Amino acid sequence: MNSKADILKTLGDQTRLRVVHLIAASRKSLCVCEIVDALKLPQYQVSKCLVMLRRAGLVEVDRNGTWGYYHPNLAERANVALFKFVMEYCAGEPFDLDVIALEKRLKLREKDKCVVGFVPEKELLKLMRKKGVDV
Amino acid sequence: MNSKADILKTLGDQTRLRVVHLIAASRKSLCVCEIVDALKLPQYQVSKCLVMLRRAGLVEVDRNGTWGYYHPNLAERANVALFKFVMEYCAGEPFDLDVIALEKRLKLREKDKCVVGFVPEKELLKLMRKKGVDV
DNA sequence: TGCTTATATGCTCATATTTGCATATAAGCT
DNA sequence: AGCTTATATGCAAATATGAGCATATAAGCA
Repeated sequence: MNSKADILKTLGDQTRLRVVHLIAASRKSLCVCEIVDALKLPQYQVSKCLVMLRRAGLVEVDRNGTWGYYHPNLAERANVALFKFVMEYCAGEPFDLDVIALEKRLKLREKDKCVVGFVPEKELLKLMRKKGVDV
Repeated sequence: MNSKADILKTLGDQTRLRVVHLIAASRKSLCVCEIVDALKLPQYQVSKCLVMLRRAGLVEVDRNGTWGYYHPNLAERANVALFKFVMEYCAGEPFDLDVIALEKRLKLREKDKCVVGFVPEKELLKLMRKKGVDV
């Protein structure tokens, strides 16, 4: 079982806090590659964060083939207050910039599903134009 | 400066979380020995926790001779939400038991000031009777 | 001055955590 | 079957942390 202190410890790391905040802030389940692109972090770092967040009971994953969609675990009742707090406490930089980057990246979705993998920032604009999405 | 993640990391330890919760839950500034007695922890552990909590900007101390009285640092605006969350999140054991033990211990105060030092649990009841405090 | 008491701190060891890289897994596609 | 892609994981080195104990500081008081 995870003690409250252990859960807070899981939040007590810049990378994990950014990931958890992004997942909490987004109203959608997020694909790993979307998180990677929004946070501009190495894929393995995000993946490891997600494992820890899952073990801490903070997020859950829906798997769809090799793709994984992460969302807050609100079945755990105590998490409701926790995510509310995280959202409030993490207002401001750099967390809000992450959300902005995510929103941009989410425009590449089709039928609200992620259809591209890792997209380096340089190519993001190109891809968006190609898709006819407003930048 | 303390990042939000660093502050959460400071909370991410059972001992520190108990200390911070006790200070947040109490409506008074707490003397170190009162915290030690309520939590039944070694004095050096509590002292070290308090240093860390102070460095994290979570608590402040008023010193009165050798005695130190700790209280939440609410001057830091973000802490208001944080303490509110901690109180809500830490409802239940063992945190509420700590508060009960503290309330008992606070009955030894005179004019709302701590007047005794470390009191091992066995002697607490004896002292209370001697003082004519209702147990 | 010297004793007691409240609190803080230095030190050491065991253990945990972080970071980065390379690689594994496993699904979809040709 | 073989290639590509999305995601996860194992490992090793560097670093950080927590527990415990002894001791320091510094104030009040005999």
